[in-house]
Amino acid sequence: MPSTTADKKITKGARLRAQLRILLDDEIALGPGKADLLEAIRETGSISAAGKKMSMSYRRAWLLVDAMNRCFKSPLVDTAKGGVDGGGARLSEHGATVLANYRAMEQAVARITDKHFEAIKPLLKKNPVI
Amino acid sequence: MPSTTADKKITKGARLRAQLRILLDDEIALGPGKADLLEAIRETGSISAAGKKMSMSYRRAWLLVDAMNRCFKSPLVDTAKGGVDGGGARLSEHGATVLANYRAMEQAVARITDKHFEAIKPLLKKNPVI
DNA sequence: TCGCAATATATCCATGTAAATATAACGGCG
DNA sequence: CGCCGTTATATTTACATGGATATATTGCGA
Repeated sequence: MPSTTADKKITKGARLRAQLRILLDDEIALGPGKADLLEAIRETGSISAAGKKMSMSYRRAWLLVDAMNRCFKSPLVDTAKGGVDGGGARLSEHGATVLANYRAMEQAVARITDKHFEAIKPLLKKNPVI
Repeated sequence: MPSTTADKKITKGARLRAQLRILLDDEIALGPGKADLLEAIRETGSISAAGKKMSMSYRRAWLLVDAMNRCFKSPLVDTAKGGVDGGGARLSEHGATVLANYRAMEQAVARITDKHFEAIKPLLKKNPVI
């Protein structure tokens, strides 16, 4: 998929990004990308479709799921292979709980940072960056 | 500096990491590493010494300073070349203000996430990870 | 029993990031 | 002037991350 404008992340203006990661030893148990993937799995019903939706390779999507499942007490994603439709993946009850907690924390953080960022934003350059 | 135990970031147990980044267009104006670098510059009086202290290359430290200075209304770091001691770098008044705001925001976020993490931690596996 | 679609897993390879290295330029002072 | 240590900048090299690719496995239904 070629494109004239580099399709990286052409976002403009001043903004704040808060990233929350839950770590277990040296492994990222849950972070922004994994949380989005959990939602995509809930919506699509499979790791491969969720990966496509997020335009990542199946390999990568599977590795993320594997890491999550290994880090938490019980799997966040239940998988099945074979069967009429080849199998699939579902967000487990435990996974839904973890995801909800993570999203709630994100929102609480956003409320705080939004206020603080109002004070910082005027210190940034307005127009020309590069 | 060889080492038997890979000197990556051997931290253990369950914990939460909150990273706050101030973005201007596609550039990171300020983030965790840049904030630490600002403090190291304040303490050491030079980019090169600050880089050493944080065990990063001078090139990398300089690039970070350059990005910060380009993103904010006025430079966070004032530099001087030449002179008796070759020059140096100082945290500007504007830089001190920005850094203080960033640290305050970090602390406010930490207070929030600490509470939320107490609810999430028991959902994680305790002992065996790998 | 075969085919399908998805999980599960290994191997190879491209690419971007940062380190390593090199070199100017600068400006006080002895 | 010539020496320092630092800023400033370009160029090359090493490496880790993830993509591409391939293959085995599973289980239901036609």
